[in-house]
Amino acid sequence: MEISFTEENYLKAIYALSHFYEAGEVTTNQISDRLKNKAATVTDMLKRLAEKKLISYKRYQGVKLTEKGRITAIKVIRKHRLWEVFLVEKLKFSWDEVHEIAEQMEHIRSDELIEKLDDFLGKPKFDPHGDPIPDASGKFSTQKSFSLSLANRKASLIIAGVTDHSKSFLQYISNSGLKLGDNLKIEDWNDYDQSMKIKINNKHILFLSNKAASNILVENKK
Amino acid sequence: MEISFTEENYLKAIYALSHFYEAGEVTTNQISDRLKNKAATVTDMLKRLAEKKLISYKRYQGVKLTEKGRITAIKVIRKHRLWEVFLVEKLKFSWDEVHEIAEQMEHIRSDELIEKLDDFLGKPKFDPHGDPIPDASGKFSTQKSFSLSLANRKASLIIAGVTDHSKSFLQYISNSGLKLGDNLKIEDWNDYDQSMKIKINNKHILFLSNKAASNILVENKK
DNA sequence: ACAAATTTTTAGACCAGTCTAAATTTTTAA
DNA sequence: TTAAAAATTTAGACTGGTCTAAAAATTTGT
Ligand SMILES: [Mn+2]
Ligand SMILES: [Mn+2]
Ligand SMILES: [Mn+2]
Ligand SMILES: [Mn+2]
Repeated sequence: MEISFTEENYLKAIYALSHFYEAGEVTTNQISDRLKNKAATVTDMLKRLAEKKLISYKRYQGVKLTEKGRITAIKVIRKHRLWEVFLVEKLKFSWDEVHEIAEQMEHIRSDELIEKLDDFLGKPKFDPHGDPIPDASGKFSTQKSFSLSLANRKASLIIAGVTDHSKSFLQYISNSGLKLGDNLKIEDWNDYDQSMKIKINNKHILFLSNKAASNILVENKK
Repeated sequence: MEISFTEENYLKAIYALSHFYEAGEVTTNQISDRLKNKAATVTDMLKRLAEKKLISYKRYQGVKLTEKGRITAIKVIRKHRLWEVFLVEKLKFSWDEVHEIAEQMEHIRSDELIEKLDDFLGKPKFDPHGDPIPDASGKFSTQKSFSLSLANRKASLIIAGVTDHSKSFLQYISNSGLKLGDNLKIEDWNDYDQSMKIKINNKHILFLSNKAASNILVENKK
């Protein structure tokens, strides 16, 4: 039973939404917002996905991925993130340019391709944005990262990823001289607006708003 | 104006057919045979392509690519062949496994991607089957190769490509120990069935039917 | 030259994926 | 507890791409 590009995109959206809002069930409007389709269109597609046993769906009650749907979604995510690594590591794209291209490449169908790509890239565990890449069996390496905005004052940290993938945020981060793996020390903290002053790699000083900090993932320096 | 995957496949088919049959005009049935669609389906599509000024089309008279159509077709071919090089050179696929995957990858839309890929691969001039790769401006490097079946007796040649891309032919060639760039000397020639005995790299001896030889491209050793 | 064969187009249908407008169900909150 | 608001589904329509069956145009062979 063939799964179309469009269906793959719905499964990926449902997967992401079901993790974003901790609750298990994802609503029609959430999907409609995310994919920028009308709610009526989403309802149609949900019926088709349920027909194919990729989701469980009861009228007006929201949806959940079945095991089959989950596996399919994770495979698409694996492909997306591996292609992003390829684009950045091998083709020298910057991290703000790769998402749109990976949106296309994630739909290429060939199990052999994706395993050979994984080998070629050295079986990376994280993509250029710090997102974990599921292995061939669908397992994610557990991230022990958390938001910089929740870190202890004066903490010494390592930049592990970002949660906002927009071009403007990614460019702002690069232009500020920040990249994954950098050391980061919180030097000062403003109680009024939760902005902070950080020191990067013991060299540069940078001021971050709470909004920016909330989209930076860090882990404790071990 | 967006050109769909399907439209790209039609343009590529028309391009190939117009070169295969020297005549300029390509017929509905030729396209229908090649793409394994019904003639009625092809007629529909021809109207759409004509609407978009990608082909010129007069009822019952066959079709020709416009300049715009030609450029589009060549770009798809460029992408197809570059991805084939990637799959063989970087991911270590064998030359009989890459065509189907490249059929999918050729439709990825990103000019920057294709130019970065070209750089990454070292701007190759030929794909794994010896087919020339058009450059970014659409120019093919001229091949001075010809069919082994038309070579002079006792000639000393270099294997430059193949014209049959089927898995079975490609595997037969590899299994026989032949690959692009190998030296080849015609040792013996059978007038009855045009079969030949060749020596490869001054080492192995191989018998080739006329059918096999006709699908091997060679160039003169310089 | 013209009837038969072949090629091509037209007509009408279907599916996937989308939309708008209207109907229905669920949720909210007075 | 019930009316209003919000969310969701249904109904009906459209496009791109495909098909089969039938009609029309072209080509072929005697
Ligand atoms: Mn996608
Ligand atoms: Mn990513
Ligand atoms: Mn194609
Ligand atoms: Mn090729």
